[in-house]
Amino acid sequence: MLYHDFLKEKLTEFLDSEKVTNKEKKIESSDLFSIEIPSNQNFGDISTNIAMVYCKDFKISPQDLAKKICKSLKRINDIEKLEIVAPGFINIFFKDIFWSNQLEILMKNFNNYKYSVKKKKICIEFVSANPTGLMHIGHARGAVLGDTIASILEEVGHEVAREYYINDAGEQIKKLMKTINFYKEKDAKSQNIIIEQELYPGDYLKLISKELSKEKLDSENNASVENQVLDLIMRDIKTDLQSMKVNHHSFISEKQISTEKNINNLMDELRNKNLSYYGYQDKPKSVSDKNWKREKQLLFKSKKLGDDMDRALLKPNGELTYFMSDIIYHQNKVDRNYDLLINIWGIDHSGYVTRLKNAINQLNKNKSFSLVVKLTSLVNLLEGRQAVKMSKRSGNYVTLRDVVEKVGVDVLRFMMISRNADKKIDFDFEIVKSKTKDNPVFYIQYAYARCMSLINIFNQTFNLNLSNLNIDNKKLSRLNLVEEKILIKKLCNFFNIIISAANNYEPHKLTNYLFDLAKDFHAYWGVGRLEPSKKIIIQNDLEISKERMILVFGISLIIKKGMSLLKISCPESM
RNA sequence: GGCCCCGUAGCUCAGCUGGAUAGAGCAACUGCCUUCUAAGCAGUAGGUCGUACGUUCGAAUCGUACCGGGGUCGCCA
Repeated sequence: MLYHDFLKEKLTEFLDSEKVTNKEKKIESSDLFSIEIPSNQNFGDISTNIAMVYCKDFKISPQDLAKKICKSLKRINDIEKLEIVAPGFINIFFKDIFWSNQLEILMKNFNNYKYSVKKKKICIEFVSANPTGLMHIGHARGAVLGDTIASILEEVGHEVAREYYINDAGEQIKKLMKTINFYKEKDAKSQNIIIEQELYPGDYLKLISKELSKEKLDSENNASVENQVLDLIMRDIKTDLQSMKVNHHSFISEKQISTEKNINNLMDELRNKNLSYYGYQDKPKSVSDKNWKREKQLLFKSKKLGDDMDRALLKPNGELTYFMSDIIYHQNKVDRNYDLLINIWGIDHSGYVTRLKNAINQLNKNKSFSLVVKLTSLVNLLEGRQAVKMSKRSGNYVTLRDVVEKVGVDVLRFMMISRNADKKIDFDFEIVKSKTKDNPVFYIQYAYARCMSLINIFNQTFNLNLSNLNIDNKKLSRLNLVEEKILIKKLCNFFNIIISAANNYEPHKLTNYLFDLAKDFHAYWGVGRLEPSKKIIIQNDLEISKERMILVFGISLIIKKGMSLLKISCPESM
């Protein structure tokens, strides 16, 4: 077992055995205490706060509990030294052989490691860009984040469905068709362009209108023209998603899901649960203009659930609001019996979260599921620290395909997830294209390429094939350098990082880990330059070279595995 | 004005499910290319963790208030 699972088991055993003797106290989850590699080496190889966490349950001081625990841990052979430090930390020092064994264990179990995670059925909805134009860099953030979260959740064993909700109904589609029709007629009569406020700007829709097939236009069947337009735009969106290696399992159409039956069912449910009524909305605080009219419409009783006001379900003319159709969609997801629904939304939808959660929770009080909304902050495009100029008014913004073409998918993906979703990203073309340490993608890829280079040199020097060596039966005993121990610990921590990234829906934990690992590896490489005895490949010492190469091989495996979860390439040489 | 997010080194950020002396990268300064890829390594310097109270054995982390920055606030999505 790897150290974390091993110690967790031992410590939980201790707690369980004490539970029998201390009947009055029931000890619950074993996830409350930490098992971590401290940054300060004086605090041991591994440190735990278990005594401080459980001392109250045992009704003794943390130090006394720590003594009891240490007594039980002493039976473990590989432990060299145990220290109790105020106010109650237990610091564990292992013999060197323990870490060598850990590396062996890691290598043997690498491809079939079992995450101790309770399997869930999860639906993650992301991108869901409106089919009214091409995607931009903001969409890319949600796309890559959602895609990567999904991959990580799958990695730890969950069942994940990736969905795209197509908003192919409502006002913006009317506006879209108005724009298309404008270009159509304009072409026919070859009139001068009159910029209308009610149209989508930009050249893109002009091009789409030209692509429309003659037959359908001639038929003058509005519905079929609309479908054709939507198909053309979705085709482009899907192409862009593919260029980023973003995959969805299903595309759910708002039009198709908002059937009369679904609408009526929902309205019945809302009425039966006393969640809706026909009434008048309060005048919104931000509204100052004269166009505001008091009109009767179907409202959701969200005010009593902590919202500012009751929210509209139907427009006064009876059409669905976006809120209503979103409830229908989310109810549909709930009815498909997911344990967890994840939505990736842009930060501009933040005000909408409470509303939707209220509605869905009220409608499904008897069901156990959770809805998590992850909001992504803005992405600023920079060119050498200067903001890239974008004109929203003209519709001529930097499209996602421009960005992919300019920097490539690897860098784009990495940058989009390398920091917490709630932080803004400065996406600087100059940095992102650089091939230096400024650019973390290259730094990690370079580490991998160095590993590969070492493997080649090793094979040539000793006329062997590292990948054919019987690593499973190799006993490691000479990996005693500080740098080697640091690397082994880091490698053994890989699966914990994945679990943490999965539980928190935070892929940046993985990108940070990979960067740190690359850094530690480059440092390891560097010591060989200062002291020839610390080189990885020693010409006249096959045994130590082999052991060090097994470590290098392990590093390369972890980097490759991590990068493949992120869908970022690892070139063999650079 | 209401609600949401952010405030950690000069800059960009980790750390936030409470733990020990708060960490990286960039920028600055100093070393290392007869080399296992210098696309790299080693070192120096840099901090009232926005402010103030509170909870606790212990707070960057939790709570409250305030300050500063951003987002959002019809029936758009």
